[in-house]
Amino acid sequence: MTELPPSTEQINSLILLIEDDPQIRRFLRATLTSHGYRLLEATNAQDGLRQVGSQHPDLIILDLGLPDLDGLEVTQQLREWTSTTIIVLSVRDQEQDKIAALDAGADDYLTKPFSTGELLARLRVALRHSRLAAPDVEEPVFTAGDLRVDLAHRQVFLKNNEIHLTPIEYKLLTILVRYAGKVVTGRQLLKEAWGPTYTTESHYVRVYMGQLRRKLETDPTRPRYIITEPGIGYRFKVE
Amino acid sequence: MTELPPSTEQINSLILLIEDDPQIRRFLRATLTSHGYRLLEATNAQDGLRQVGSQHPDLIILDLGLPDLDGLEVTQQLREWTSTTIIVLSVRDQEQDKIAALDAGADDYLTKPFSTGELLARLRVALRHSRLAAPDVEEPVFTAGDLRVDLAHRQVFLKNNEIHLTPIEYKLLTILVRYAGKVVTGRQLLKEAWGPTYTTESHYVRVYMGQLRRKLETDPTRPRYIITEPGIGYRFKVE
DNA sequence: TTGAGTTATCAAGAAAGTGTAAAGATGGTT
DNA sequence: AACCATCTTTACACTTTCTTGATAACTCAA
Repeated sequence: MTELPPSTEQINSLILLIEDDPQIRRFLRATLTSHGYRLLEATNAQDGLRQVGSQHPDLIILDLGLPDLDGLEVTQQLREWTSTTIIVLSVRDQEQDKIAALDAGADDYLTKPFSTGELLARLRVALRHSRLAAPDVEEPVFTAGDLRVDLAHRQVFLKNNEIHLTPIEYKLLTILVRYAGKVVTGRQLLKEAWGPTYTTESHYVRVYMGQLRRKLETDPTRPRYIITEPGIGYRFKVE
Repeated sequence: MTELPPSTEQINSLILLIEDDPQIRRFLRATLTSHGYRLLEATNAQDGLRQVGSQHPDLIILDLGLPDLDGLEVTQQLREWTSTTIIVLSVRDQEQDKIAALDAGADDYLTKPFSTGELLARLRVALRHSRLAAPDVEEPVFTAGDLRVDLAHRQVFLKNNEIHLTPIEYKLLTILVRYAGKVVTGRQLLKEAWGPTYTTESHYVRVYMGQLRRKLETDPTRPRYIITEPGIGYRFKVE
């Protein structure tokens, strides 16, 4: 096998392996470390997600069949705040599974059993990309006034005090923040937070915007962050 | 997670297909164009390389088995000056071929016969990447005198002070601005802002033009921006 | 100058949209 | 089974926007 010599960026690349099968884990550990990669390991989705947030790996190898959470779900959750390369491993060779994973945000998909050489080659491709694409190692944290939204850790702070938000509250806030400064229609919020079948339940949005304001605004009747655009929707205000 | 806004870049993406087999070419032509991609075709490496230089496609689908030049060679030549995504198609399923192609600079590798759905999914992955890498596009902002209309943020400023407009007011202003310098008839304004069933209510337009002037003009009786063209309609004045 | 048709202004009532509290429903946990 | 957090649903008060009619001002041609 004519492998290329480990290049300098490979040597320093940090890879997170999320895989529950001890045998595959052992095998990949040997392969990857012997090729000069630094390795982190997680045996379940929960721990994997946590480590992505805390360790910031350069690349994620994700087994689709984890015990605690579906791999698709993991991919989607990651893609809400990071664009770190995800290579999916799976025993499923069905076209539908591949398409679903790739469209959920995965960057590559390999079917088990895979060839080691191909995995390493695809790893090199991915790392080549991420080096070109991301010279900035900026933390995905959104800040505005006293408010801080840490997308990686799913935490919201107001003057350094953590604010607890329910899943829907948080989801709505991240949507507003993603379009910061722009108006988001109630319809769009419903579609993104509840799904496309809820687009008529416009009162949901009002209830939750009220709750968000109660938690985030000093004076909910005179909001600084979440501005209503009557007849249109809501906007996260930026200076 | 719901998908991001229907990516206009996908619809308009230009793909160069370098493939000598007429049958596969015909098949891919049908598949790709029916999915909204714009397509260029080359039947040999020579022509393919030429077209990359002259047409600047967003993505290249490259058959490895071309008559005049080896696909590896093509990849290497391209990588000397461009980082345009290359997806390789090949009948060769050998690990060595894949590794060689990927290390030569290809971004993905599919073995014939490949599944259409997977190809399309991997296409979406590649285009997603190139979109992230692309620099931000300028947001559309209309300016005239002290007035600034920020279409992307749905905001209107007068000497840097934000002016609040109701939905209809804003709608009418954007119509006028869209036809800046040209006369827009009352009928047309009614049709665009209220809908085709209101085209007789010419009264509405007068009321709202008055409101707009009150908000935007320093002296509403001597308008600088919104000019009445008696007997015809209104015109947004440009110098 | 006069008068008919068009345009501008104003303000009140109607309609639509929004904010808020709180009760009921749901689902998971102990 | 009782608890808890969260989500859903309802009801009502409130705000903003839209519609409408009355009236004044203007334009242009006879």
